[in-house]
Amino acid sequence: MSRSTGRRLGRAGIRDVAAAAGVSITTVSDALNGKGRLPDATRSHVREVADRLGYRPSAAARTLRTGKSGLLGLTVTTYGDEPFTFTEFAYFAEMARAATSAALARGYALVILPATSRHDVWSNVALDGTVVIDPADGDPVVTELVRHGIPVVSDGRPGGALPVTGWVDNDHEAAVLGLLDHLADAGARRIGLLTGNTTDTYTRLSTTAYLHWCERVGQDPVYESYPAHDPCAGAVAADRLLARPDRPDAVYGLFDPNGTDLLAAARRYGLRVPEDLLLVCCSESTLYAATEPPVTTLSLKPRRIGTAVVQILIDAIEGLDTGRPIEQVIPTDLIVRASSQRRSPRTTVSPPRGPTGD
Amino acid sequence: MSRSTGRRLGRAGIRDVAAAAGVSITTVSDALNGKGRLPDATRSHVREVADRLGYRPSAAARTLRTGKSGLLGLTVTTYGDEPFTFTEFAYFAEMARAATSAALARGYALVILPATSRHDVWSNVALDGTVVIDPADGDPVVTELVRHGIPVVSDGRPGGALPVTGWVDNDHEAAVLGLLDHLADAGARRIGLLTGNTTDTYTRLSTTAYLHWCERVGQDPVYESYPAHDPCAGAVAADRLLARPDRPDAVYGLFDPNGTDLLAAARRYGLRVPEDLLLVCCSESTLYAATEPPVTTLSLKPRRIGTAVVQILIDAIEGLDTGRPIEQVIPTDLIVRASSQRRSPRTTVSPPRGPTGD
DNA sequence: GCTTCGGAAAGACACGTTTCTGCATGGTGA
DNA sequence: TCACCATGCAGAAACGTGTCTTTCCGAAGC
Repeated sequence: MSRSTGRRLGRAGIRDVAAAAGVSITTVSDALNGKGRLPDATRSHVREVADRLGYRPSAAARTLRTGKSGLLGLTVTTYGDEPFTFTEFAYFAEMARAATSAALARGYALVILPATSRHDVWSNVALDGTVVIDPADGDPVVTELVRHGIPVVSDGRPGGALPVTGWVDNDHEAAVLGLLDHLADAGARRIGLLTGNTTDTYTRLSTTAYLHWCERVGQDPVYESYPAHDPCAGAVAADRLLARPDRPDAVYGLFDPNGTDLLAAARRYGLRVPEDLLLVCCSESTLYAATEPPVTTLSLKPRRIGTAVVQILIDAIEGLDTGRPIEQVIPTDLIVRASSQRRSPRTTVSPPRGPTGD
Repeated sequence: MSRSTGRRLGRAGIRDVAAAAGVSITTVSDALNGKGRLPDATRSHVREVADRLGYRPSAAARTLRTGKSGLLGLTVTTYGDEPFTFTEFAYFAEMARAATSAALARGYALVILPATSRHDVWSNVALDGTVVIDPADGDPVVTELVRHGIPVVSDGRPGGALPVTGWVDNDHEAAVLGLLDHLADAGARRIGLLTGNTTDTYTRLSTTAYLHWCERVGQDPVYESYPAHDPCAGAVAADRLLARPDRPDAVYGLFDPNGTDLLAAARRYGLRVPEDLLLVCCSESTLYAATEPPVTTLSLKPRRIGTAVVQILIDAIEGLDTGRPIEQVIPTDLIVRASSQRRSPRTTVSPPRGPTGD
């Protein structure tokens, strides 16, 4: 059987296009990729024939030949056994969405990969680079990746001297300090903290910033920590915090659900917000604009982070040395609502939520 | 220069392993993949050498040879220009998470792809199959995929005779009818609907079910429709609905943010929920358990849908004919809270939210 | 008139696997 | 002893591209 007829099953290959157009494989490749020196007549002719045959170049063959796959890994390594926690916190969803957008705009696609270094999945996909969200100290996945020469850019400062290509992060210390000052300005005398017991940099930096602030203003730290990946533990810890003899009159919750957890706990203890208890939590959810009362939130700007991470990563992959810094600090945004304002200017009517912007 | 020394740059290939272990390439491949007939001694020896060299098989080469990439596309084609709407609705985040989990458990990874058929991205990745969320009628992306012989399984019944491999969906008619009956049982005399003006099957089926119900019970339909992808339009439409002369005394909102939109609108008009206005919205967000009052939600069970979609797709890819049906209907779940109960049994204390389960 | 030069296209190889086929070898039954 | 089979392994052909090198041919330069 001849080659051209034998290839009838399956998609058309570059050979079929060459044969149909009456040119060589080289010419087809050059015509479609805009390389080589060909007259426009040949170029358009080849393109027309390729379109007619429904020709799609094999991504696998191209990857094998060029060494570039156009795929970026996306993984989050913290918070338990689940492969990722997209839904747990709106932060991840927002960040992943922005990262995907930015990648697509530059011709790359994102592959969602598990935190565990299950070889069969990680090695079954050719990656040009990887985005790692919140790597733990000395993360094995990251070290293995860089050992194989794959660029890695992390969301969150890498701990434990991880040799990543770059990172993007907020200034968590500054954010927490500013937020605590805001609460103190609103009249808080004893500020409590709801935090996590994991070792990621976000939790660690935020907690130490809180302790530093307490030391500076001479307040005894009042905090409860719990495993952040357990959906129930947050509610329990919130309750514990408000049940203490040295009950705080203001609380900052590090994680997204803490706001509702604390609101519920306050209701149980008959504490009015913000009269008896000031409240702030770190969240990207717009629903906190509609709670009763609306809760002041700290936004980490995940959209900007996701975009920046991908830009840095692709720049590194393509070897182009833009002026863009390899390490970027994104400012946070404190969205002040009724829950952290003693003399609340408006408690009855809240305007419909506007466009999120950014 | 000799081959083995020349390959020092870049990762070790299968040839290097073969040379180092003193066997042939075939033996290495067979040993690592558990194929062929080799004594255990050779097998373990080869594996040990491969580990020592840090050998990772090239995914591109394997894909080229076997025709299987282990990659599944994930795309959502509706709701505007943004490549996807992961964050807009918790539904997508949950569904994507479940799909990713299920895929990883079977050795596949998910690639997030845009709704537009931008060739450069779609054709740059070798897909074994694709999951499509909410395809529009006659979706060009889907038709092109199946034309190239790539299995497609959709979340949501495909409209316009799309030749997909299979689909998973809820019984939206039954869900809406049951929900409206629930509101009527709670004392609603005139039920309104907040819906979208897009053509996806979810919106269409839900809306027609509402109209059928109205016809059955002899109520004039009262509804407002708006572009669901616009974050502000929902709030505006909610306001419009409650401003009508034939103001409903109960409302069902088809989309996730409708609950808070309607709560805010009700507050503006001085309507008490549930006393003056019964409320239900379709959402997966647990935050509706903590609003004031808590809002009754209809869950579409995105976790189960995401899992089922991936199972069907991978079964089709691997050609194994399990007894699993190719078209599955997942039951919905009405989570009744205070907003839809006139004689509310508990309005003051709401227990801390439990594990989401499923 | 012969060489040179440059444009246009073809040939051939390499990317790194998987896998089909085939060659030894040693043991076994007739 | 010979045919036969199971075992253990090696050779080599694909898979479908991109790209380097080479060839061909007409026109211009000396």
